[in-house]
Amino acid sequence: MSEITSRYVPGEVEDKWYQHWKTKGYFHSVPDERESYSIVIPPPNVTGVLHMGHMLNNTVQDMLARKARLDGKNVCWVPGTDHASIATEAKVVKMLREKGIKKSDLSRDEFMSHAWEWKEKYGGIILNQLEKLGASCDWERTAFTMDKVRSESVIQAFCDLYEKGKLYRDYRMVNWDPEAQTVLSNEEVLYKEEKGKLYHLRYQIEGSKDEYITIATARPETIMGDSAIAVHPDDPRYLEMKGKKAIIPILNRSIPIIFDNYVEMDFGSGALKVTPAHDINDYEIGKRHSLETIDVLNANGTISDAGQILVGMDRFKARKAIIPMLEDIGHLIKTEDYEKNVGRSERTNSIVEPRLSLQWYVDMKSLAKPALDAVESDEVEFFPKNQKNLYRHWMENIRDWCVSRQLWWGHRIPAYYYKEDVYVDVSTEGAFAKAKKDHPNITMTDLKQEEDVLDTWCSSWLWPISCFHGFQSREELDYYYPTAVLVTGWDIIFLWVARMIMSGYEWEGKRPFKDVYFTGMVRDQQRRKMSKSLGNSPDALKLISDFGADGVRFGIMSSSPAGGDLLFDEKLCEQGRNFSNKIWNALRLVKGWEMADVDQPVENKLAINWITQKLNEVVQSVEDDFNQYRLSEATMTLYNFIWNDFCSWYLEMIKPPFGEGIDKESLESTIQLFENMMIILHPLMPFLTEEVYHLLDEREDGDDCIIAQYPSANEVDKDLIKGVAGIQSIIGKVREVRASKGLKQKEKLTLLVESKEEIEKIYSHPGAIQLVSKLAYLGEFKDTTNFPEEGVSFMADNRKFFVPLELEINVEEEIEKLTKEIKYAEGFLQSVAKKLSNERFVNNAPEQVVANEKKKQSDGQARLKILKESLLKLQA
RNA sequence: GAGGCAUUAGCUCAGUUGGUUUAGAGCGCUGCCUUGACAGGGCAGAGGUCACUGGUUCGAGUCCAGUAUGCCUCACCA
Repeated sequence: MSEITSRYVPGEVEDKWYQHWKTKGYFHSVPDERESYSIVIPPPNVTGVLHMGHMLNNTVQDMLARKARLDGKNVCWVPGTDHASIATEAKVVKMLREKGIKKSDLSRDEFMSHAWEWKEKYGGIILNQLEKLGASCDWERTAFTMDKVRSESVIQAFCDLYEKGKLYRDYRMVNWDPEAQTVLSNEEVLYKEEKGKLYHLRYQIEGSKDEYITIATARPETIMGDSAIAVHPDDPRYLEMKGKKAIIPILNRSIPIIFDNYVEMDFGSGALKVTPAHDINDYEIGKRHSLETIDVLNANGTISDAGQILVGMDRFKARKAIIPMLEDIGHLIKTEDYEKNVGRSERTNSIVEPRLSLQWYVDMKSLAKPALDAVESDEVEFFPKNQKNLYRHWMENIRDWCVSRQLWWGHRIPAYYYKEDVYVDVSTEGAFAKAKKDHPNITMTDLKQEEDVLDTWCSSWLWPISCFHGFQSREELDYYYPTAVLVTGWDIIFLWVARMIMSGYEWEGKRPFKDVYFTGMVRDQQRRKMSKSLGNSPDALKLISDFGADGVRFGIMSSSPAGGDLLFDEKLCEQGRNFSNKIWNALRLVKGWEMADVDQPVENKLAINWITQKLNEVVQSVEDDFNQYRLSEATMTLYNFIWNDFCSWYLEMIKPPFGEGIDKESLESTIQLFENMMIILHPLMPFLTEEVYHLLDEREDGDDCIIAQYPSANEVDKDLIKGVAGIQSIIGKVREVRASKGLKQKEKLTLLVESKEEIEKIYSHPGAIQLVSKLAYLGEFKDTTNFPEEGVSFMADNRKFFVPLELEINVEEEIEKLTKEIKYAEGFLQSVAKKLSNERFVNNAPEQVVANEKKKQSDGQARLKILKESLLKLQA
């Protein structure tokens, strides 16, 4: 035993086994005759580093993958990263700026080579970090959304959609990120209430001396873009304004006063300045009234030449600057505080600007139907179920997807323009050939390829197909597709779960995965989302080095039901570490036993039978939990079984007396059990279990826990389990007597039971008496009709027991205890009697239920009788 | 504004088609325990009228309606 340390030290163990698994190729999959179990990783950002959310997400995937592997399936977990257009481009631009290089000074190709350089250097750190967590990904298949296979897929998909008429180009109001200088989809804009101001400005009525109309605006810097003032047609205040015009202050340009139902009379002044180029609603009004659209902002958020004043100034500086100007000429009436819902770019956090521009769109309505049906019918099953509501709501109100992004880092849209014509093709040559048909005289240089790239999600939504080269060949796809499960956060249900399902039906006519497991958000103790800015996110790698990967995995899984938030606390990891240590020490104990040439004690036989049944029970329940993705329950089931049943009960049951050896059969059974226990725990705690598995026994090359055979769920002998539960309750009661009377373990007690018949009930499991005697530290255990005067009685398993004691008994205390128990028993009986005295219950309830109530009654009565007798005796 | 989800022990959560001894777990808490696998431990204990009000039912933590509180999604008013 001396060679095994008293504490489990995870560090070396983890590196050692991870390397071993990799070397042995256990993570690598090739199609064969076995059933496939494939998972594609939700690709993390190349710019990312491992955080709590990844740890949760990937621990779940690894647990599922390892379980499936143990079940004998051909597991293929494909890792990878996505290129994250906006985030990465922003990082690269920043890096270049620090080196004194401006993006605008670079050609597209030059920029791309810098970006690739950056990606090679920093991208993929996160994948290495996943190894520390124990992720059993098939690293030979590592994919990247911009590698050759994935790029081809994206381009092909684009062309295919175009051919099918599901793609179009349109001039629309979009969400513009002035910092990244690109369009954002609705899903990439985050809204939050922010403090702002509402400015009341007066516009003079044209042709009048001192007649004004006052509007309220949050964006005075856009007055240069005004093309009308709108009021509600029923607003009595403004009826006489019909046909009149107002003059924009400072600019002195006149604009019409129009009437539109959109305006709310009781907001602000009831008059709205209409700036069609800078507000989605104003744009709609502008269309209805054929107003001029004056774009007063540049792409970078500064005032454009069209603004005439403050040209070149940033939009927020301009807002500050224009206020005194308006004030000076007396046109600022008042300023009020105002809570405004402000949209910010998810990536750059800059305030999103509504902007009119020409973009590419996917017609989502044509794609949505099969994807909605699939989830409604559970062909794609959601865990937890309630996410279906969210999904349905979005799908039924779906909007077209703007897929173009004004960036360079990404897949350049394969659209080529010649004058007014558009040619879409996977290759420049193909597009040229198409163009040539219409315009026989054009040359290659006349054809201009679209400058924009595709939204990153255009890659992600193809992931389950593209990871298996589905756009290139069927070979692997037919084997691995559909994948088994997608594990992801509910926050990106629209960004990619929905779209993956759409693409699955669009190109494969089949679901991309059978199940979707939604993880919750990782939050801190105050339920705040973990974020960099709050600084409440623990360092993932430090956690692993502090508690071991297994400890962290345990901590994450033990408190994380599907869809439920994980309120993270280091204590959870500590619990995991302690659990590792507990198992470790159980190993030390078992390995410390010397085999002795003795017969197997009868209680050992009972103990082994019992723990075997308990294991059966656990295997069944864990199986069930996995099927329903109740992973945190599986975690707790394993924890309780190993800690309580195995360590606290079983090992104590069969532990040989100090200094003595153990019989061969018991030792071998125990090792066998221990081994099975490690296998079922392996998906949760892979490193520790592999280490223990190898320390338990000499293993041949290739006999590893990771690929061992998962124990089958045998039938459970419930009677035996119930019998031993009875034994345990007797032991518990004796311990309670000891604890309450301050008796030490060394003092052997005598335990009496009233009748022979009853003791025989206990005997009905051979070894029962011995077990009680051993674990309750009894000197004697016998039946008698004659209880001595001095001692304590208790009820266990509906029988009366008595521990004779020489010491002074606090009679009052005992009476109080008994009275309490009697009161409970009476209350219990009353509730049962109430049911049984109800005719309708007896007549209507199933026989089984009534019979059970009757048994409850007779048991309760028997118990009450004994308790009352004991009380009488004490009071005598 | 539209819709959804939740409310069970101090905290975080189970409680599967209504019935299995008047509710379970983990953590935390309290008491006792130092030579023996483990103090990163052992044994025992306390702690809940299942948010509230009605209803359906022989029977409700579980089903229905309403109320309150909290959370979320979508859409949004300058």
